[in-house]
Amino acid sequence: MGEHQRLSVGEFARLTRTTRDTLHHYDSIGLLSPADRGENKYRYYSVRQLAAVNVIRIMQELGMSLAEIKALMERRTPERITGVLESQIGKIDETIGGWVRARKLLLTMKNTIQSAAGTDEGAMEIRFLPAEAIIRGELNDYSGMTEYDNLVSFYQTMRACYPDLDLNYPVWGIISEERVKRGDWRWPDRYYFYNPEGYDKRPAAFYAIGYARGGYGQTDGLYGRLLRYIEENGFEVCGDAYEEYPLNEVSVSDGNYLIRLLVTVREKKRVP
Amino acid sequence: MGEHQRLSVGEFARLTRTTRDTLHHYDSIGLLSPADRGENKYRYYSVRQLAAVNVIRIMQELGMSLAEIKALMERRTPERITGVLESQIGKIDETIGGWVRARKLLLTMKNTIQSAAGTDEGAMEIRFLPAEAIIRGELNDYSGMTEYDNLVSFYQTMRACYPDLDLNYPVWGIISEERVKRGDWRWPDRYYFYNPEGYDKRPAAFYAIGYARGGYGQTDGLYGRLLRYIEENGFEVCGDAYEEYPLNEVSVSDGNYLIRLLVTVREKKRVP
DNA sequence: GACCCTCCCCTTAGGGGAGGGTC
DNA sequence: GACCCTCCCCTTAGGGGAGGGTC
Repeated sequence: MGEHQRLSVGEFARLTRTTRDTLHHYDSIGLLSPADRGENKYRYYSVRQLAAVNVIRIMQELGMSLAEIKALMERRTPERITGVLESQIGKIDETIGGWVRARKLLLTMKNTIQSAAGTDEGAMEIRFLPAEAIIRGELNDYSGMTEYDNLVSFYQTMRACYPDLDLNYPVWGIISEERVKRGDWRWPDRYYFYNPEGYDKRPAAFYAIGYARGGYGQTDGLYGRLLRYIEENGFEVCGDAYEEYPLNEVSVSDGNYLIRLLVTVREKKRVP
Repeated sequence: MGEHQRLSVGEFARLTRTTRDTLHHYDSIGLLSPADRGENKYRYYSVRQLAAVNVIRIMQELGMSLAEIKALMERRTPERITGVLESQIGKIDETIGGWVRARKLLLTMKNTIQSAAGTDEGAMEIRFLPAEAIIRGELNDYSGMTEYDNLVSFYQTMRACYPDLDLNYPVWGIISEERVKRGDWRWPDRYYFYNPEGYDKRPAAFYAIGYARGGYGQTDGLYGRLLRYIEENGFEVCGDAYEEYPLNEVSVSDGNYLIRLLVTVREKKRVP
């Protein structure tokens, strides 16, 4: 051994976990050229060049183009490099924050879909549910605005209030106690979505819960059935209704969604 | 108002924070086509399609190609979707871990460079330094192996022992107490690098610290000066020497690096 | 046989127009 | 004027060979 003080492209690629092609490319654009060339035109790298590859790849992962990295490396000074490192550390922090938010969203989506797994469509029940953090929109306005207009306006408001929430949570509707009692459940009074950072709550309470299959807004039969069930079991409506689509266009392609309806209830006082 | 229940490409692009071009592209490859087309061939999207864009973009950020996303969405079922979500959450965790490691590296690099800022080349000092976590290689073997061979072998060992440490820290050399005393400081006895996860330590001790400018291995004059300084100040060598290049090819382009030499010392017992 | 060279074409996810029609 | 259409060419960071030489 002892003789080869220089690394061939292949050896260098293995040590840096890149490929020959990548190193060729770096050479061809003048970003990182081998320390030496053999008489046979072979590329020979020095061990000290290993560090350079790491710098290149980190900068690249942080969104710098090879051209920018080249420009930086050609005019590098300790000051410029520490400046770039500092701003890149800031970018990493933002990146990590973004992934943490994305993780929360995926987890919420997964929990939502799984909460619907194995539900028996016809089944109804009355259950106590703990409070759950939600983000709620303003009261909808149906005087001259369609449901679409309201939904668009809800999205716009959310964009404005939570600029970081660039990833959207599935959005559902609240029907107020008063309109549930009136039998007027065509349109939601507000939109909402589950979000761990929400200030609002779906309150801790007893809920009558029922399921149905269908498209958006096709909840008519379900409301009737659930209200009868509430009545028959000696309960009464005492709060808002929450209309959710745990299986929606995200996970179902034929439009046959799963609707879940939660109505806030309490036990009727027995008249002796 | 009220009339436009459909969103044009422009409106839809704004709400989803994409561009017209992107939506055109999605349409042309059949990934996401507008819910409706006007007689004028204009694309009209429904509000419910907003969620689909988010799903696409998250999957995309997680490394799925548009073709894969299309294949998934065409055959989506709650089970397949939760499966993908679950594995993507796992991927996010890995991604975050990777960024946390990259952050540590950049911070170490920044601190290293800044530790050299404003050092007076000629200056020497004796200072107590606290212990610092390092990762140390095996003893080098110079019987038939060059320094290059040893460094390559060090890199390979590190790759094998710390597969997660795909980003490399700047590597420096330790010269053993015995060899410092013998005046034989041509080659390092071991390689090492600073790393918060290292099990080894550069021990808490008094260090004589000196600086010089030059290329790799050009430390001859510096050793001599620093040893004299130690002697003159009533100290003596009592441990290993650490040879570092806080300003190396990463931040300096002309090869005129900054060398820092740390020699473990203690006060000489005064003979009365 | 395993490795290296140069040269040339291909890919993904769009962006930039040109030329023309619509609100 | 602001917005929409289709069609066609361009880009970044390499990967895949072809045809030929070297360890």
